[in-house]
Amino acid sequence: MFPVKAAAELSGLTPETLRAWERRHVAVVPHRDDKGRRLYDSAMIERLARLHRLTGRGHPIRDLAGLDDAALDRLLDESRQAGYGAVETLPGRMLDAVADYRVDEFDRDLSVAIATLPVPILVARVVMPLLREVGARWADGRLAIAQERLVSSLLRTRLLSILNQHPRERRPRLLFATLPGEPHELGLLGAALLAHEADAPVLYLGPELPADELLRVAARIETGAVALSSIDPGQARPTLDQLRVLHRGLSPDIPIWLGGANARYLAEAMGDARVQALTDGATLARLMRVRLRRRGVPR
Amino acid sequence: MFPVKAAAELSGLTPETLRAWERRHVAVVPHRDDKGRRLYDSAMIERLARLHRLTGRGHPIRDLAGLDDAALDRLLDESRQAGYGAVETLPGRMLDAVADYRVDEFDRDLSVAIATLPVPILVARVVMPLLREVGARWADGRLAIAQERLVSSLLRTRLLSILNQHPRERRPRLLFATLPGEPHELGLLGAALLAHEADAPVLYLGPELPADELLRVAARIETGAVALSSIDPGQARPTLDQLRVLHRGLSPDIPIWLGGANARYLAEAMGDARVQALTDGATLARLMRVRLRRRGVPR
Amino acid sequence: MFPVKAAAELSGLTPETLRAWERRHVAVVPHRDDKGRRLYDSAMIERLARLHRLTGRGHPIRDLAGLDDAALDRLLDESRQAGYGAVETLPGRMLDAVADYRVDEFDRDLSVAIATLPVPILVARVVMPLLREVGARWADGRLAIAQERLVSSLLRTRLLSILNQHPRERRPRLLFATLPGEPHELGLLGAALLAHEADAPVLYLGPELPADELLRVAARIETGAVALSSIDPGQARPTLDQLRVLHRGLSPDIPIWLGGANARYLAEAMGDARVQALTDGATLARLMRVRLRRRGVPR
DNA sequence: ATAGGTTTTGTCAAGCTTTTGTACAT
DNA sequence: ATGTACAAAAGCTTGACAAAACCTAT
Repeated sequence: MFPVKAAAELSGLTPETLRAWERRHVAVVPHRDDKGRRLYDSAMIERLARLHRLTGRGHPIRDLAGLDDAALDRLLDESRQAGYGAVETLPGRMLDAVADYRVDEFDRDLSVAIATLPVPILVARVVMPLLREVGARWADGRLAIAQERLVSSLLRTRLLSILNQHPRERRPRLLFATLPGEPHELGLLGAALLAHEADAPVLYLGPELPADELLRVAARIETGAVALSSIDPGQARPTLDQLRVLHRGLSPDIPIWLGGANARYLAEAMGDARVQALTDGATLARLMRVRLRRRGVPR
Repeated sequence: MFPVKAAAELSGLTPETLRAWERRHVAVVPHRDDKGRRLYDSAMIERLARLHRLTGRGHPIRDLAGLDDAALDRLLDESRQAGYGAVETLPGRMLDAVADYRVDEFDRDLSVAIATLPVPILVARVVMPLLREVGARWADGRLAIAQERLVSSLLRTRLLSILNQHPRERRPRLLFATLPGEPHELGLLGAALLAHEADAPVLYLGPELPADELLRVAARIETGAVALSSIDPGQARPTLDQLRVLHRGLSPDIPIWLGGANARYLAEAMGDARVQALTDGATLARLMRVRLRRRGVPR
Repeated sequence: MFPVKAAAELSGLTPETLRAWERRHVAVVPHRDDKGRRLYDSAMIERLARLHRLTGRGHPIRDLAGLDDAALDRLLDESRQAGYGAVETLPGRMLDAVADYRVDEFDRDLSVAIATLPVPILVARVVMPLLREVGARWADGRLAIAQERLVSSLLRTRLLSILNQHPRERRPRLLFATLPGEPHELGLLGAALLAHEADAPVLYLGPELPADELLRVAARIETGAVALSSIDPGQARPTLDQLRVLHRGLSPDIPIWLGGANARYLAEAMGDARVQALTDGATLARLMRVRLRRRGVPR
């Protein structure tokens, strides 16, 4: 037996709603204790939860109140069939949601996309268009900085949760990071996702990690390659310095992969075959195949 | 024996509340030391923690105070089943969540189940019911394609992390895969889990692997058996061709196990005792016992 | 053999306390050197450490002093098993996992904790201790920057996914952010979690948001309060400037709540009752109760 | 949704005792 | 290092109060 408050929490409604539904529609009539307080049993709670779901989908309570539990179940089954919108319209819809600070909606669409789409499609058709569109809307003032931050933060969160799903790994890992001065990490995340999808063991270290810290990690765990991203053109020179530190300290059989707008410049400045620029997803895929075949376990 | 302060911390309450409950409702009456100070034993602490959980869920202390420990446990169980928790209701709840595209909820429930339940229970009470129900709902159209994908994708990532926990293995492995044209892998995953649970060394290769690729893997690592799943009736013929390739190339002492709706048809068409149809979990278990006894080393 | 000072440091106590315990309760009686100075052996240090932990958990030293080492161990065990005692070891275990880059293990423990513990307990006994311990280990070099980043990132991901669960809201929201120059957001996240738990509608905007951007957000959606966090002592002055901008631009009926190490200083410097320092979770809870009652619409 | 009325509940204070950590003087 | 001193902390009981959780009725 549950008092109103407990019943409300379990069914996701409020005590006020419970009383109102009882009085107006006789939807669920609880027992009473000796002091007149409502007491709900588990069957009633089940019924309330169902009613909650159905009202949430747009059915008015007045229509539902008269139905018995079997009829409610039938109704739930029917409304389960509703489909889901096309992928193409997704980024637009998601940004509209953010414009009104409807964070939960954005997040829901994103989780669904992550779960349903193969990673390459996800990156190409949702994540990248989203980033482009954010840039465009930000440039013409339709999107505030706060909103841009929200988008990055949500993207980051969700995409990272994919990367962190990998089980314990004994194979040498690919380290992903940006060097100090480069805060933009979404491109890096995209690359890490592609690597993860190709079944490479990824350790994602995030933005602005000093070169010596990277070396400490590489010394501590077996490392297959180090992948860096550099976009900000103003940071190309200091990044180069850090890159040299990394290059000097890193065991010579570990390649360094560079992505982002500065990649080509940095790779040429370093002038060592060990340091390669990744201009697109295909290059990354090719590099990884070599890596994984050489040292990895056959998939 | 614990003084008030310790008791309060352990149960998540405050000393004041403890004293008030004792004074007003005789909820928990501690022993006293010679100077009149309260002393709680561990049973009392347990009781306090239970009371804390239940008051947190909306039950007034006045109603709880009179109940004995068993009654409190019953109430906790009830409230767990009504809204949240109970293993039996989990698959149903999780599918409802998917039906509403509440991906997070599904994923959270799954992670918790994986982390808290022993693998056999997890497989028998959560994963398998889930797969059965997905199949049923999908077959009669209650589950949209997008939703079926959702479930597959989420299950896949989480369950694979269980399968990949057997890292270094010297015993011959059981390879799990589907042949090209057969994208449905959930049944296969279930079988792989059962094998894993029976302590067989599993190598899960995933869906749509060409026969010659399978042969390459089998040539590369010691293989105990190859388990395939085929469900789509339209793919039975091309699958048969691939199966013949596999059968021809595979060392004759490695059996081929077939699961899914097409299993019986394919096994008969092959007409070789080495190729067997697994019609249910029990058959798989039996086959594996034979396998493991014959070649395996007990862990 | 260790002199008092060393013994005190190793056991986390002070020399005065050691002497007091010896004099008053004969808790630990050290050997003496030829000059009469105290000398503790390792068994004594062990015992002192145990005593320290137990007094920290609410046991008075007077009761502990008489017990032998085995009895102390039993008591420690008991308190680890009773109630929420077990969670206390969790943060340590989780950080050990990170030290070996066992990311998945950290993440799994965290998910389980999130799913099984009441939010206040989760924040007070897991999240906050984790942050403290990260700080401590980072300070003495046991934790590399890369590892500190990993912890933040994982915590952030999981905790944000709780915050984003709320459904559509019509009530004025509480905005959570840090001002530019303050990258640490985990304390802020903890506060946001507590607010969310108290059923307040939270909009989490993340770190380093300029004051004018915050004003744009506050102008766009109905805002119940603005919660900021400032920790870095070097940033107290520039933060104050930003805070003034915010204070000037914000509608006068919207309070500003400050958390973190600089909170008190900033609140005093502003000298307006509208700007309040939140020194702990309890203050936050109280402020929110007032807020929600005055302007909020019950769900 | 709000208003008005009742009961329950967590918390705080006052007044008192005991214990404990630290500070000071020897 | 020892012994004394003292203020803060923690314990107990009784009493009180404001918030919360209920209810009904408008």
